[in-house]
Amino acid sequence: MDMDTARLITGTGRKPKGMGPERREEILAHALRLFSEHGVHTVSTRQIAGAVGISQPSLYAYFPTKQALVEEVCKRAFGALTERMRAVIGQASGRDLMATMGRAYVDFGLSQPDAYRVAFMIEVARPDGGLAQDPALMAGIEAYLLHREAVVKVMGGGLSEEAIDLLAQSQWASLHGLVSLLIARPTFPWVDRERLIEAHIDSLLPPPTAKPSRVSGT
Amino acid sequence: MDMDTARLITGTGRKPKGMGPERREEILAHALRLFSEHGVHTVSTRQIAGAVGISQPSLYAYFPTKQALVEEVCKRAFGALTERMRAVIGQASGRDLMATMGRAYVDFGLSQPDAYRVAFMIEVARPDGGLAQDPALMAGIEAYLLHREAVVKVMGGGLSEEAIDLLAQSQWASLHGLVSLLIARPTFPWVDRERLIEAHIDSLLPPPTAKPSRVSGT
Amino acid sequence: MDMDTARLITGTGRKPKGMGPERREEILAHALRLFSEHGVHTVSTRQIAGAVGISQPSLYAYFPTKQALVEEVCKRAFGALTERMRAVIGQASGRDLMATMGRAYVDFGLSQPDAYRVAFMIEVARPDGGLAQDPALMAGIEAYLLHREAVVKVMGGGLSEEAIDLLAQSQWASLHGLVSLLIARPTFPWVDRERLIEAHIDSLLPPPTAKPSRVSGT
Amino acid sequence: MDMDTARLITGTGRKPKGMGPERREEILAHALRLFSEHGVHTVSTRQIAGAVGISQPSLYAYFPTKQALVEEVCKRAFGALTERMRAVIGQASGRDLMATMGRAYVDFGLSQPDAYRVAFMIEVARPDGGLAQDPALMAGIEAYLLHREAVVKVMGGGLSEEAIDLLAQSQWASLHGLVSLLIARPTFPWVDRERLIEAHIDSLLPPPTAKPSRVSGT
DNA sequence: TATGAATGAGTCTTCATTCAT
DNA sequence: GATGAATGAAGACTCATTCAT
Repeated sequence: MDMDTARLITGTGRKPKGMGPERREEILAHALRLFSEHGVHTVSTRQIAGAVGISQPSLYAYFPTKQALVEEVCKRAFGALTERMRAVIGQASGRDLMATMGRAYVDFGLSQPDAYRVAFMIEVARPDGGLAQDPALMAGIEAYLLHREAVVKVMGGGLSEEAIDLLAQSQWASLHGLVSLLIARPTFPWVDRERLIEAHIDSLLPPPTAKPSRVSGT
Repeated sequence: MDMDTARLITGTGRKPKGMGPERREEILAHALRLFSEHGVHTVSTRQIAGAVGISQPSLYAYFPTKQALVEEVCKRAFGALTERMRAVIGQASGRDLMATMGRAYVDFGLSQPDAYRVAFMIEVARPDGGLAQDPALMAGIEAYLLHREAVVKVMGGGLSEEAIDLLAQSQWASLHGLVSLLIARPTFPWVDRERLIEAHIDSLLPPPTAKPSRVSGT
Repeated sequence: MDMDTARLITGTGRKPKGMGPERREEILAHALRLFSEHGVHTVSTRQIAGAVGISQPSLYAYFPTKQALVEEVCKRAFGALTERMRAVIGQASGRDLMATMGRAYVDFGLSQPDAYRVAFMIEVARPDGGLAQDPALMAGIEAYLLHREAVVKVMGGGLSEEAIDLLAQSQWASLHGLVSLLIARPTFPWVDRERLIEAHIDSLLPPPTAKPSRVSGT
Repeated sequence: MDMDTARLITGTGRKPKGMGPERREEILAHALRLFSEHGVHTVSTRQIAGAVGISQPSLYAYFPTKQALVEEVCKRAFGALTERMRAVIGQASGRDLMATMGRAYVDFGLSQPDAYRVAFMIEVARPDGGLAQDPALMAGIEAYLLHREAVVKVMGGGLSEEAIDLLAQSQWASLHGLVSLLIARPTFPWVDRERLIEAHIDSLLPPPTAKPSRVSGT
């Protein structure tokens, strides 16, 4: 009795829906959700397979390893953030651009905590026992460069390359701090979230140097 | 070969060294290091015991549970931070106090990345599969309150309770963002670390220029 | 030597034999035997798996927990007893019914000492450190009710509900005492087992001599 | 620094009370209680030591092994039963003696369920993997012989040796059944316990052959 | 004598992964 | 391409026991 015959007899029903690439996407989506809900370490391949509705070994048709799946999820998450940033970078200019970018960043993190958590806050595998060369942030340099670009647009040409990086990194860190804490410690007695975000974004740029009204200074 | 013979040969003897409280401290130190290097989930009690040089069950003479060990490590880490902050809060005033506090915070995080990581960045147990109610940040409220106190001292009495919290939380988030990113992604192409920190701390408070209040500025 | 090579040499292959439900039954059978031979507490899942010829984790494909396995074994044991009793309750009447039932009970216990031991004599889990609320006897109430039914048939309608229970419980206890002692202490210098059983069952009902009241009989 | 000096300095307080034999008794008493409350397998030497107020290793000064402790506890329990039976065997004669003995047996079991459980119902160690040559029941033959003696007294000389054993063993089994079930399954919907015991004991002997009422016969 | 400290062997259970079909 | 079944390795934790003091 050959394999196909056996299958016909036993009637082991396959899951006909969305094989191939769609199935892969489905897996990634469920994994993203589960990872950020319960943490990468807590979620087992069995759970992922169960959520997708396939068998555990079937995962291995799409990803050679759990680690590979995790990394792909991270890359996707970063991709989503980059996309969001790219979408807004042309929508404003001057100080407004900074506010817009900051808002986009925060909104992304809070509206997709799953993705953000996976991208920035997750303990990734550390193969050799040291700190990891985390593929996620490495891929995230692209997102950083977008942010840096926005800084250039906002600050005009008067800054050195290093000054630009300095500002961009400081701002990035500031934004990340807010988003990560809001996500990670939702039970902390935060002030009104909306006001906090607004104030935080406002503080990203120093107030316009010249007193714009009334008495002018330099 | 009976057991005694085997013991003589392999030399599996008791380890009389450092009993009692010192042993406990030793365990905590190794656990702190391992947790921050590899993550709480990845480090097993076996590994901790191995690092300390004792057997796995011996851990349980000092901590009833891995979770208890983790929590103690967290408490210590937070305690160290609070101590550091308390130490500096009286050493400066005005804007300098803010810089001093910020510097203390960042220094703590960078000089004790293990502790910081454990205290702020670690995935703690999630009881119901939801977000964790972790003892760490809850205990960390004490540290926050110290920071808030500093804000009050710096800003004087002109701010409402809410405004104080707003500023304090935004600053805290900003500091956390910098420290956590520097710790978590050391391989990112950061600008000069010292300048970045300085600039970041400087940006915590708006520049002292003109008092914008009362007299309106746009 | 890599893993594959090692596997070829040691021959650690899969064990395709008897999958699915048969495997489950096989596990139950071995567990029943081992539990009754050595006691539930003494038998480890490793031992059960070893007896069945599968790996320890494979057990968990069939039973989520050792406790679940124990409970299934108990349920089966009780089910077998109930079945046996139900089979004979219609086969006799009058005093004969009592003897038949008693005989069925004793035969069950002695011919399936494993099951009987598991059902009646085993220390089950004690949730609060107190006496156990074990699922076994609770499920065994069904068997008791069958016995009670037989008592009703035998004694006719002249007894109050309470008198019926009184008699049924006393008889049940008596039967249990014999079976459990014969099983538990086989090395005791018992008299001829067959005669003992017969006499014991005979003693369950008072001799039919004269009906002490009303109409005198033989 | 010698040992005694060290002890004086560290002040490791010994427990001065009842050393030697009293201490041994204390251990046995606590063990009996714990074993019957939680089961032999569930109670650890640590728990016993803790209950007694001594250190775990100190147990090994009195009993070479947990098993030895268990066996001693069993022997004591049987001793207590034998004592009780011996105490009542001279207090009655004829049918009353049987009732008195039965009552003593049941009372012993119910008033000292700890001892009874340990003596009769406990899973003892089965060293070779088979059914145990349980030291408890073996020691309990003495108690059986007392019961047998009572049967002789009650039934007069008209019975063969074998008939005596037959009756004695059947009765013993009957009593054991009641006691063990009452102890083991206290939550079963038993009828009034007192009536049940009385009826059960009454049924141990066949009713006096002659109709006792009204017309006397001998 | 008694103990604090320690331990090897064992408990149940879960995991990522692989095999044969 | 998919799966049911299985597994080695590891997880946290407990136990009876022993050693040096």
